[in-house]
Amino acid sequence: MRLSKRGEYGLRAMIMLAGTPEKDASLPMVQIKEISQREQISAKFLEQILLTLKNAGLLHSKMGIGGGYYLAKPPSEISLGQIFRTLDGPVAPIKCVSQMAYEPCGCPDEQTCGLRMVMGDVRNAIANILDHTTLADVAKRQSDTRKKLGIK
Amino acid sequence: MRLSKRGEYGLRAMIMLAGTPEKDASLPMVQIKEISQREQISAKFLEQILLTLKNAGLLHSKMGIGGGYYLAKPPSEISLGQIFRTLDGPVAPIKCVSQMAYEPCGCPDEQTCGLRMVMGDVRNAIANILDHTTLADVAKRQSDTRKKLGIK
DNA sequence: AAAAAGTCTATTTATACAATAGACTTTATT
DNA sequence: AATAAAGTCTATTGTATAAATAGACTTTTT
Repeated sequence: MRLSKRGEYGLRAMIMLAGTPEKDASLPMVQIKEISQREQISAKFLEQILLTLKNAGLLHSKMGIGGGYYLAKPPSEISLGQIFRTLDGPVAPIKCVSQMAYEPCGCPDEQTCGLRMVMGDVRNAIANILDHTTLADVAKRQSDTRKKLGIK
Repeated sequence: MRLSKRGEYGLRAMIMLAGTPEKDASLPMVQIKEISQREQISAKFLEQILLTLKNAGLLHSKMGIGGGYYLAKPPSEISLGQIFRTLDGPVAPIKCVSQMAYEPCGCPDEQTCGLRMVMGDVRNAIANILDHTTLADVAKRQSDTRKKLGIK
């Protein structure tokens, strides 16, 4: 049940953006280069990922000097599910239980297929977490943990 | 978060084995050929999968005429998690949250990594379902559904 | 001895993931 | 106007994994 590198890097970048405080009442803009260095990711690969996220409407960007990326919406309105699906596709382990991209699988009878029932549960469990966790939730959880540990 | 074909076929086969009633007080033995036909799976591919499951101690087999495969333990003692891990590897979406196969991922600080926290939740949600669902549970659910629908 | 089953390992093919490359566009600054 | 610093876009390559196929071998029953 692996998360791809694209998904991992994209989620990391978005989480980082959500945790970047606004400077001087301006937008919290971050460059590809900065993210790739902080997270140890190939800049070229990240570029593609952020572009995809931009085209999906989750990021905005500004070209030219002083430009960079910033969240298209407040962190509380961007769920991890949106990011995940944009980069990794459907959450469902098997197509016949996908809500966003249903396709029949090969079983003789979907209604009574035991595998389908269980995988439906798995899909729902994953989707519940990813769709109900926003970037704001993650940022808060991180800072709460830091506080609790007395770090930084 | 896809389930591989190996995983899918293996799970289907095991579920089928769990639903096969014993005939004449003998072991409920089923041949590769029969499973592959009923489930529309390449016999050669299934062969590998069942062998893997056998080597993992989940299936037993008998060679020669009248032979075939049968569950190594009662259906109530085989969880879907065991089958899944045997065929598809760790449940965790990211290595650093795997209980069975931990490996550090690249984040600067694991303790405060937001992605890791969420993926830990996802791992637990999936593992809870797969590890607490046995083949007997699946068989029961299937037959209950059939009964409710008045099928067969 | 023959037939019907599983065993084992190697090889091939297909697909998807990960990464790299390079030419192009926009914007700010000088 | 020129230059530099950013993002844009698409194509290509490399690599790993998944999926499938192949074939020679072993065991068991009749």
